[in-house]
This record gives sequence, structure tokens and C-alpha cells, in this order.
Amino acid sequence: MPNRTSVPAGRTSTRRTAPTVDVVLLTPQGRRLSVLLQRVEGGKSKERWALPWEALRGDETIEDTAARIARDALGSAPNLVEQVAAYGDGRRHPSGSPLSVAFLALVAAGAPAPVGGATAWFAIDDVPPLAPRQKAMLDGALHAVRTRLEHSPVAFRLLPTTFTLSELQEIYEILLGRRLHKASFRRALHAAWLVEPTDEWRSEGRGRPAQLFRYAPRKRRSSRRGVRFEGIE
Amino acid sequence: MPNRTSVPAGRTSTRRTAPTVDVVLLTPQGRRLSVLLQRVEGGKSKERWALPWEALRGDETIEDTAARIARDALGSAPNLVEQVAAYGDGRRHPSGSPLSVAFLALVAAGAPAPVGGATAWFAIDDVPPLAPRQKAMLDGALHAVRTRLEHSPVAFRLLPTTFTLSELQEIYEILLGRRLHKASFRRALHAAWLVEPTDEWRSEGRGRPAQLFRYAPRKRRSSRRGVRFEGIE
DNA sequence: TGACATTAGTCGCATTTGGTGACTTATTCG
DNA sequence: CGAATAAGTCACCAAATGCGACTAATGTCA
Repeated sequence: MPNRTSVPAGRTSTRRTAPTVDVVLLTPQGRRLSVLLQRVEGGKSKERWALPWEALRGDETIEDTAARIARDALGSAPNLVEQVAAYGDGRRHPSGSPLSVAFLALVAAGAPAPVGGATAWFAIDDVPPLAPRQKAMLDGALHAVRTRLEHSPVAFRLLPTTFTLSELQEIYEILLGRRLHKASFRRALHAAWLVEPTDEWRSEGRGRPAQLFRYAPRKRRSSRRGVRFEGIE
Repeated sequence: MPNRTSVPAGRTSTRRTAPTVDVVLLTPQGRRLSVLLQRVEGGKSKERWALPWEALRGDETIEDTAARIARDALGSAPNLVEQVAAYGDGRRHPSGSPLSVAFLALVAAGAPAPVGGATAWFAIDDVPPLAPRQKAMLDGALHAVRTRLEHSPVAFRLLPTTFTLSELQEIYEILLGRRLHKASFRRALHAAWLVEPTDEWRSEGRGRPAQLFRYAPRKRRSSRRGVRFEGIE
């Protein structure tokens, strides 16, 4: 990616102590997730890439700030924006601020090409060095997207509005990091009443054409289950 | 609770714009959770109670700040302190700050009596009016404690180091808001290798004495399960 | 054209997990 | 002693899940 320029946005105009809002923009690429980073003017430090961020202004909610940062970095609005957590450990942040709030933003597969020369997608297991706090925020966002998989429509926000069930399953496999059995996946999906078929089909070269579905969650009985002790340390 | 005094701690000395750290201290009382509130000088507003909070200082991590606030309010250290989320919507906070970070702190049943006259426990469905952002933080903390039940040892931190299985089940019932079947609960608990028996027994008046257990999580195979679509909106 | 590769989608069974009522055990109370 | 009470266990049945094997619909290539 030749001829990148630097990002001027709001890096110097605010007090060093103001909290920042940082956005982890994720999209599926190939069989892995990628994160959007911006090139920054490498002053004295060697770090040249950073998560999009901005100092918090008093006149905006942090959610609005995060959505605006994501839109500016991407050129269009992401499909989902959710808070991850606040980071106020001692780790270093480009701003020098003691406190940052991390947000997660999801973008559908395929849609976005890296916008300007100052912005690029990086596969998440091949990111360049980041400031320590931004690295922690990236890890936190990845952890969040995985754990929220069954309580938030995360996977559906990583796909276009219509998609095949194989594509959906692939997203789950990417996020969970393991293969899933086709029949079991579909049985659970249909039992949950989360998708409905469209009347379109997609022929992807070889093989039988796949029916396209859309995300359309239906009311369903709250499963009066017992307790799970699955993931306690 | 007669003769309460006001809490002087750090309310006026910091800039109005500095972020705050607010702590939701919870403990089981009777068959419900209670939250610790502090009486504040009712200046012009009618709100007289508030979550313990303090403006963020530059020399401390937010986790340390939260732990210290909890310790000061309680008189002793809580069993668990976890971040809930950052709150930077427009809602009003006693500090006037645009940003607050909420923490959750858990205290074992029975242990703590309300410390000074400025501090009291309130059953969570009978709290006095709070500033809107603190009300949102309380709701967020309650939601967090319920959803983290199966991924964090939340329930065990609401009990003393040794406890009976009936007591543990009662905590789960309080947090989940429904009754559980004894045999199923114990089967799942033992399968998860989370507790080990001590050689002590507790005789609680009538009935057969109960064996005391302690929280002692063991390594266990990561359950190679399929996907759950349980709670997606 | 017809065999084959490839991908979608389904079926049915074996096994595991979970809900539940009824049971046994150990204690206090009268 | 027997009734009451609470702890702890058992065994059965139903529901959920893992999984191999199947059918279906398309493109490729000899």
C-alpha cells in the first residue's frame, strides 16, 4: 500500500489529560478477522500505527463519539458499535491520557476497501506494534466479540443483510476458532428462530446453489434452563 | 438508622470535568441483594443518597481507585472488584463530570454491618432516588452480576470461604430470580469441579446437618460444545 | 453426454445432558 | 417414641446434541 499520508485528526488540540475514545473496527477477511489501523506521524516513537481515537468532548455522549470516529475512519457507518470497557491501568496511550474507553465496531464482509492511504486493514494475528493500552484494547475487543457471540447479534453484523448459512457458519468458526458440524449448527440456528429465508439463491461457481437468508429474530420462549458452570475460572 | 452524618470525601476538591469512579457494593441480605449507599449533604437537590464515588486521580489505576473507594466505604476489603462499564451518556452525575466508570464490588453474606452513620445497605428493589447516571450504573451492575454468573465466580464471592451447598444454591436463586432443582444443581456443580468438601458440618437447628464446602476450582477439559443462540435479541 | 468433483441441505440414530419426583439419612422437637 | 425438617441421592424419562451418512443441485472435463 504505497504513498500513505498521516492522520491529522484532533491529536494535538486537546488537553493531555482528557479521556479518549478508541475504536476497534473489525471485519472478516479471508478466514480471519482484520482490524482497521491508521498511520500516525512517527515523531520520536517507533510506533507508526494506531487504533482510531479521539479525545472526549463535553458535548457528545461517548457512544456518539465512538460512532463518529468509526464513520470518519471508515468512510461509512459500521453495522454495530458497542462499548468494550474503560482502560485506566497505567499503560501508555498515544494521547498521554490516563483513561480511555474502548469501543467495538463491526463491518460487513466484503463491503469496505481501505479508504485513504492513512488507513489499512491488518489481520488480527499480524498487527504492527501498538501503544500498550491500545494493544490491550484490541485484545479486549476480540475477547468481547467472542464472548458476546451468543448474547448479541455480533456474527450477523459481520455479514451483509443477506447471506448463506455456510457464510454464517464460517463467521462462527472464525470467531470461535474451531470447526462446527453443519447439521448441528443449522438445527440450533433454526430452533432459535433467528433467520428467515429469502427467495434468492446464490450460485458460487461449483456446487449446489445456496439459499440466501436474512437476520430476522422472532419472539421465542425464554428457555427455562438450569444453571451452567461452564466458564468459571 | 438514626443520626447519620454526611460524607466529606473528595467531593469538592477536584475539577468538575474529571472522570469519576463509582462503586456498586453488593451483599446478600435475607433473600435479596442489598447495595451500599452513602448519605450526602442535600444541598439544593432532593437526592440524599449516592453510590460511593471519587474523582479519578492521575497517579492510580482505575481498578486501584475502585478498590480503595470500596474499602473506605465498607471499612474492609470486598471479596471481588470488577469493572462494569463506562457511562458517558448525557445523564446527570453528582460530580457534574461527563464520564464515570462503574465498578462492581461483592461482599460475603453476613459479614458486614453498615459502618458509620453515613452509610447504609438498601435492598435493591427499594433504593432511594439516585442521580440518573448512578441509577443507570446500579442497573448495569445488577445486570452484570447476573450475566457473569456463569463465567466469573460471582456467586462464591457473595459467600464466606466455607458454605453449604444449600447456601450456594440460594445465592444462585437470588441472582437468577427463580427456583432451582436441588438434584440438578448439585449434579452440574459437581461435574464442574468447582468446590471441594471440608471435614466440617453445620447443624442449623432442625434437620440433617450440612457439609461445608470451599471454592476450589480444578482444571477441567474445555467443553468442546457446539454453538448456543440462547440470548440473541 | 456422462462420470466426477464440489457445495448445499437433510435424516436418523446413539449418546449425553437435564428435569423431576421420590427416596434415604440425620438431626431437633415434643 | 414418632412427626417435622432439612440434607443429600437415585433412577427414570425427555430433550438436546454429536455425528456419519445420505440426497440434491450445480460446474468441469474427458
